[in-house]
Amino acid sequence: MLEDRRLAVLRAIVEDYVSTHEPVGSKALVERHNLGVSPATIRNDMAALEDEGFIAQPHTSAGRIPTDLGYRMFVDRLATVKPLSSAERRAIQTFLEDAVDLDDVMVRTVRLLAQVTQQVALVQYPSMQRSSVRHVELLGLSTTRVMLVLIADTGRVEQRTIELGMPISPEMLADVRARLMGEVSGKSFSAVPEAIEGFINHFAPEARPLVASVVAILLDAVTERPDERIVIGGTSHLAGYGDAFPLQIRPVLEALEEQVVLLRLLGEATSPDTVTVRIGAENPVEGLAATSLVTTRYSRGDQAVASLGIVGPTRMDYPGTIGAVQAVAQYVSRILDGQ
Amino acid sequence: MLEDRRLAVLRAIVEDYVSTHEPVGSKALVERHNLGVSPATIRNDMAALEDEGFIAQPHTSAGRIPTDLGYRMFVDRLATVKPLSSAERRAIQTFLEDAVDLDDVMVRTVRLLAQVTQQVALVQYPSMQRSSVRHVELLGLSTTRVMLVLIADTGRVEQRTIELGMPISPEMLADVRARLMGEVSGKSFSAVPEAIEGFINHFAPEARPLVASVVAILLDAVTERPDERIVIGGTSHLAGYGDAFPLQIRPVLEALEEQVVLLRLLGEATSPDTVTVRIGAENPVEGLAATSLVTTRYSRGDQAVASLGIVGPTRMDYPGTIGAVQAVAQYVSRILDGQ
DNA sequence: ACTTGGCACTCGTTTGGCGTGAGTGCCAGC
DNA sequence: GCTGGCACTCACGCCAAACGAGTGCCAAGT
Repeated sequence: MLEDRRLAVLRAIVEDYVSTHEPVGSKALVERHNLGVSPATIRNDMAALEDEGFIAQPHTSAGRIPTDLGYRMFVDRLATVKPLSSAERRAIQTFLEDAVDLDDVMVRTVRLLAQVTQQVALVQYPSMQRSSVRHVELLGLSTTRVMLVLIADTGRVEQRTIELGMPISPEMLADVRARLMGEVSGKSFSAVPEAIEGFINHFAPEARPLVASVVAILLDAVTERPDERIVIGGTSHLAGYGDAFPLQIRPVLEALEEQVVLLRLLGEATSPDTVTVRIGAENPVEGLAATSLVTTRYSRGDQAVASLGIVGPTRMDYPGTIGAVQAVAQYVSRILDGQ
Repeated sequence: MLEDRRLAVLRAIVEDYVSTHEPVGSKALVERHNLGVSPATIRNDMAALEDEGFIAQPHTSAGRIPTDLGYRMFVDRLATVKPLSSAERRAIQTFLEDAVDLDDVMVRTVRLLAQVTQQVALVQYPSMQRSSVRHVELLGLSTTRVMLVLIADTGRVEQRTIELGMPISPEMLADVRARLMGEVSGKSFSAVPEAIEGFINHFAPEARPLVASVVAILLDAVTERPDERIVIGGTSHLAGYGDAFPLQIRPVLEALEEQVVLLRLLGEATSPDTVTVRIGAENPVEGLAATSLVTTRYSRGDQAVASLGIVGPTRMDYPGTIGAVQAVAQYVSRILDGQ
């Protein structure tokens, strides 16, 4: 089939370009892949592929390189996910199992992902919105200052200090703490605001200002910046793409420092079992126009809690990367379940 | 004085090179600084400075650039710390005051430092070793699993889950918690191991395995990886040093990913009121041989708790950077005191 | 209707030579 | 000890030529 061969040519171009980082010409193509036809034929196909926008030539007398659209086609129709070797899987599992707490899981995951994919890795902390309250603690720091500690079932901990402006007795503190615990324990974070509506009415009028402060901080903690943390790793992989690097690192590094931007990017990966691939300019962030994102969600139990993924140059090994991201997400989910 | 002028020349060379990033010649030097002598005289001085190892020429027909030794001399004897403008100081203060918790303080500090110095900023979390226990909490997650939460007076929180292997009653848990609290509350972390030595003997023999598990985890939390966290920011500043960049970013990014290495570097900054400057190859880490580190300690109360600083190319504005690092450390200390 | 070999053409890259100028080192004179 | 003068050195920029990888197109073959 004509169509079939054309796609085979596109696949060959993508694979060659990804491994050599150099524009690939018709002759090299027939030599490295047994396509069974002559360079001239390939040239015709290439011309057609170029017309359709899948490949382009950097200058007249050079070979072709895939366009964003070409990679898109490759990912959607030509690539088959490359699963990790069992040795790799084992290594991942044991490495993650040694984590002592949530922070440690996050740090280990990001390292792992960066190491396996040889790209910059991003891991989002489990969302507070989708998790529920495991424990609320109120600690008196002094007579007028209190610390609120909020522990989610994902293991995430939030803390806030509260300046009350007036003294509070230990008994009072214990009382507030106990009742608060009764109201919100086990509730999902998003349900907390509703749960503590009217909470202050249970207290004597003179105590209400105190309680109001506490409630305000609690609300702040559950709603204000619920997903804010992202761990990044493997940034050094940005530097070494070939000797000359068409990939400008500056804008990428800048984008990576914008937590808000990253959160939006990670947030857009939707279904938990699918890996989302965003290629080059498909990407809404300017600084990342020359990079691709491979992201997916991980879960705890049957709840998708947050996303993780990698960012790298558009010319990356998609099959391998997708496989790795998928596998890591799987293992993280498993580990979180166990905790 | 001959000696005096030579040093003035060195200072001028450093200043010019830092601002232009180009080798500076004798003629340009007399034009930009009013040294009151002719280029030929400067040339003699330069030759002498070169003999002494303070400056070097990249190639025969070029101007001079300072060597590491030259910068060293500049920093030690020629530079006067450039204090921040009062507007800057105010901005720092208000920005830090808005922090809601320790994590937030760290993140804000690192951003601030990166922004003010236009370099890569490093901030170490307050050391657990030097801080003391504000609170210990034991939460039953299930009948056989417990979470230990440890809160330091610096605001830092450590958490660990414990698989007991046998069920524990809520009363028992509360009892252990209360007694533990009695033993370690207010103690410095380094004193905790001693304080809970023999702790399990206060319990009935059949309860001891449970208590032993808890104690083991607590010991692990206070001793195991006490200073492990460092926040990094402003890495994008690495990219844009001039158009052509003699500074290889790859090794720097790699070094920045090695927490252990960074901790060693930050740890070596000694006294709290001094800013330590390590220039180029003085630096024990290979990847950072082309960079300088400007670090200092910050404190909480009168206790130095951790370090912060920046890393940038050897050709940096030392007076300004030193001033900024010093000021930020001061303000962080002040904020921590208030919490 | 495809495929193929041939061939002219394009254009980025490399190579080598040359001129320019910034900057130096040295020296003789003040 | 400072200064002006002078010869010398090289990195850099420029230009032209040679090179060659790769293309597009065409006419012939299957």
